Amino acid sequence: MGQGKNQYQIIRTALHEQIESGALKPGSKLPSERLLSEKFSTTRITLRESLSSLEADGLVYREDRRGWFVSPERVTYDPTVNANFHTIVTHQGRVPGTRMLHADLVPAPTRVQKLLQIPALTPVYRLQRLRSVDGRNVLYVENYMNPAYFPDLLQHDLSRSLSDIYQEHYNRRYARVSFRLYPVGLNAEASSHLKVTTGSSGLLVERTNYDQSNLLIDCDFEYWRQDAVVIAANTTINPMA
Amino acid sequence: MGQGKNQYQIIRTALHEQIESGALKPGSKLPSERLLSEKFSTTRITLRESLSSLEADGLVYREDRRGWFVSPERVTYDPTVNANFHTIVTHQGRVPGTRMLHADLVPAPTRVQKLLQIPALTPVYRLQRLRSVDGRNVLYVENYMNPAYFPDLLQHDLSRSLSDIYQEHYNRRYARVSFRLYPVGLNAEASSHLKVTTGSSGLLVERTNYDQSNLLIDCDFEYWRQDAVVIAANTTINPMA
DNA sequence: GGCTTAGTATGGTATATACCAGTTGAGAAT
DNA sequence: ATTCTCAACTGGTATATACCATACTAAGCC
Repeated sequence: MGQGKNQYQIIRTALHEQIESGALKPGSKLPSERLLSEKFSTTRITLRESLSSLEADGLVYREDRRGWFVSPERVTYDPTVNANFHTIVTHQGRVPGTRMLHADLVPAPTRVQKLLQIPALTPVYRLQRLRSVDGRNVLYVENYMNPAYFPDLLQHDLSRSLSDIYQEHYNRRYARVSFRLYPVGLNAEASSHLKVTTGSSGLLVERTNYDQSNLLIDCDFEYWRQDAVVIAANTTINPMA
Repeated sequence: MGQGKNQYQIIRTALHEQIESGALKPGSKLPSERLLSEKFSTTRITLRESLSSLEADGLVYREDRRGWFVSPERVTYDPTVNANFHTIVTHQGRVPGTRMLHADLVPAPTRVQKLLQIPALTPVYRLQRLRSVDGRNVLYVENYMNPAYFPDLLQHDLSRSLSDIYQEHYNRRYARVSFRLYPVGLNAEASSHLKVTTGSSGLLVERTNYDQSNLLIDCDFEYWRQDAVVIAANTTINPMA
């Protein structure tokens, strides 16, 4: 079957080798689609097929109307480890960044209502944040907290680590987590923040978190750039529920 | 930004609604690309963009040269639960199937060598299996076992559950697992078995498994149809390593 | 310096068309 | 009834071309 028969696969392989060999360095920009298609004696459409294929494997990524780039190494993310984004990224020798976009109190969206097991239209705190690695936006997060457990949350300095605020002001810490992973096409909100084309593929990690008393305290939706992360975990095997 | 401005997004939305409303039932075949593009007064290329977008969200899937279909509900898969494929799928009211493709002894591929922490070219047992839900192939698995822990493995009836064989003949059971998740374009091997186009997106779950004595006994590579599964887990939060 | 503005380059979207390569089903041959 | 053959149909790949929307740049202005 198909390694090198079709033209777009031949081009794909050629670009792949350029990346592997290090001729194209992580983070560097590829030549323009028009120039590349000319070099490979093909059309932009076919060339874009090759690029999309590489994109699906996370080897290259694009920024809307800016160009194609070679993907940097992935960050490893373990949802079961009690460490914040900053700590995890720093430990991997990378430079993390966080930008608070918005914090408010809103009626719980349907999905949040279900996850937090609260009545319809219950107000919940919502935090929207954008996180980066080495200056590249890789993660858009929406956090929803049950205000019953976090009175006056918005009064605190939300630019700090959430888990620190939980610990200091409410004496709560994450003790158990339940998460689900969906490969998705990124929605308009996430893709605009991550500067990718609407609908380009990403990874949605949906978490519900419990504190030391097994109370369901919050949930979040993490929209990752598909090529920026590898989800990993290391746990004991459990008997079936 | 982009919900309904571009034509391919309008078409996407229209098809999406047809699926949501139940006019197009899970598993049913969509009209041909040519017919659909005519109905929406557009070209096949644009229509295929809409379909690819829906495919990225796992709402539709395609079978190579057979057509496009509405995706059935996803199966939930928890890598931390000690239950075999058959049990998990049955518990969700679905009908599982397994086909043994090949079983042999091969020199460990580089990745396997690394994961199992064995010297280069150590022979390992390899099992290739294809698994289905409700008659649809959703998972291609390659299993690699360290023969030091499973002498004469191939002598046993490998159509049975692996964990049963482990337990019965070797007194070993899974106690701990480490796994990593990669969204990937499916390789030629996996895609031909899953009847998808080479390079179409899938989910690779790479597991390394330890027994009750904490011995690294095997690893496997699970190539899932991207739209067929949702990875979920439920664990305690661990301190950072 | 800092701001505005127009031009250019880039990727994003779209049309029209053609041929290739498996799948399928109907009909012929047995 | 069973098998074989072949034509029709499906999605897969490819060419050629055009225009749109945004990002960037360099020139002009204050």
